[in-house]
Amino acid sequence: MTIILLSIEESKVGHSQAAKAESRERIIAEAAHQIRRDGLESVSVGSLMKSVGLTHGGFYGHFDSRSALLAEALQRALSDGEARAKANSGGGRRSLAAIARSYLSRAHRDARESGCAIAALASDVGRADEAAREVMEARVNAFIDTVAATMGGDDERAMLAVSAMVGALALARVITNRERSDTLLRAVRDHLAGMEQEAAKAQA
Amino acid sequence: MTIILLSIEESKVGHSQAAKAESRERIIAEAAHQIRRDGLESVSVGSLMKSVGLTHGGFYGHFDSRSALLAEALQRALSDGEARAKANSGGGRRSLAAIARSYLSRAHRDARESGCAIAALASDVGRADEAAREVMEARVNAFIDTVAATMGGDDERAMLAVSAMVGALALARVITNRERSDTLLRAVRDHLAGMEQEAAKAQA
DNA sequence: TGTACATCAGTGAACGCGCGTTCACTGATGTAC
DNA sequence: TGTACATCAGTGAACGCGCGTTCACTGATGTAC
Repeated sequence: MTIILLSIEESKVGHSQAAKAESRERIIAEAAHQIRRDGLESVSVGSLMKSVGLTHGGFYGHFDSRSALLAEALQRALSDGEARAKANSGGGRRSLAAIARSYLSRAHRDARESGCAIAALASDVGRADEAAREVMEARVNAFIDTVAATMGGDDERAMLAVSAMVGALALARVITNRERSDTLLRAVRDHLAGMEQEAAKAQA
Repeated sequence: MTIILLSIEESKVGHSQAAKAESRERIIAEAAHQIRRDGLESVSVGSLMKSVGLTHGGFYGHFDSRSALLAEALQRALSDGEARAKANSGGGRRSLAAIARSYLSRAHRDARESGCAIAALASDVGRADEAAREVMEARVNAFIDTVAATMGGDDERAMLAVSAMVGALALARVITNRERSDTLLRAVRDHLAGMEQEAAKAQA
């Protein structure tokens, strides 16, 4: 499924093969943003193609159906979020405190469309078909593993931390009172940092 | 906004005033279930009225618009969940461990339509209009208060606990592997119980 | 290198469908006498 | 208590609209010579 984009810069806005690959890429990227901003069901073929600068008819040259695109967009949204997290870590393994600091930042709360798809779509995917749930499940497990690695492999403690981060981010987006929302983020951030220290003590 | 239902038992399936109040009640109750099962946007006027045993045209005798009904259904879904939690507590104040035991039960995970609307709809409401977010916000704050009361009024610790419970329930519904989902619920439940004991120690 | 042709990415009209909403109507309810 | 009439909860046809999808077409791209 890897798509190699050759010399996109050189491709004109026309009908070349490179342009097609680029179009497909932009459709998926745009859809991955839209589902995080407005939900899985918010994507319509017409408006999606328009926002990519194309007309609706061309959509079916790229995807079999709207729901096939949605499946790819969900995958993309999830790996976007993961890529973003990895970029924040600068490559090395981070502490839970560092993970929580960026995950539970105001910037992340206010950037649904480019942030973690788990928090943005957990409720939605919880009621989606099995295929969609499996896709997100894999990312949830990966997230738990990453967090567990910061706490000596304590999987169950990591489950608490991940649940708290996902829940707090989702709730922070519900709360209209900004101060209250900020407080929620900070409280969960601080308590997770404390928990990490306890885990370190318990191990020593 | 209180509706007094007089002698519903006596009302025939007809056109009486009592029957109208009963119809309205059933529409809201059914919508409150549907939004938790299938999301805020899943409710259509036609299918909703059909599932209540009426025809679509009658809907507008009860509500100004679909979105007005949705607003009431969200309120109802949220208070349903709260009422259910209160019923579980048997009236008295419960420990956090007891709250977590029922909130993070497999039964609750598997009963989206009658369970906590916060977990069922957090992602959805996070992207909804301000009115909807305010409605859920009030319930989130009430939940935090209830949990804080079990831990000597420690609001911030309660924020962690509530975030973890809401997140864990939403994630448990995403995870298709039942054992893994059960483990997640149990892990978060156990760690919250442990946290409560620490809070008690810290206070003593 | 230049020309002729096949390919195919993207266009836009058209489709059938389900949606939210309106409205003239029906007939049971409830009231006035 | 019984009758005549007004009310109004619920019906179902009809509406305009946006949706996902199809398809004949266009014209730039890429290839064969």
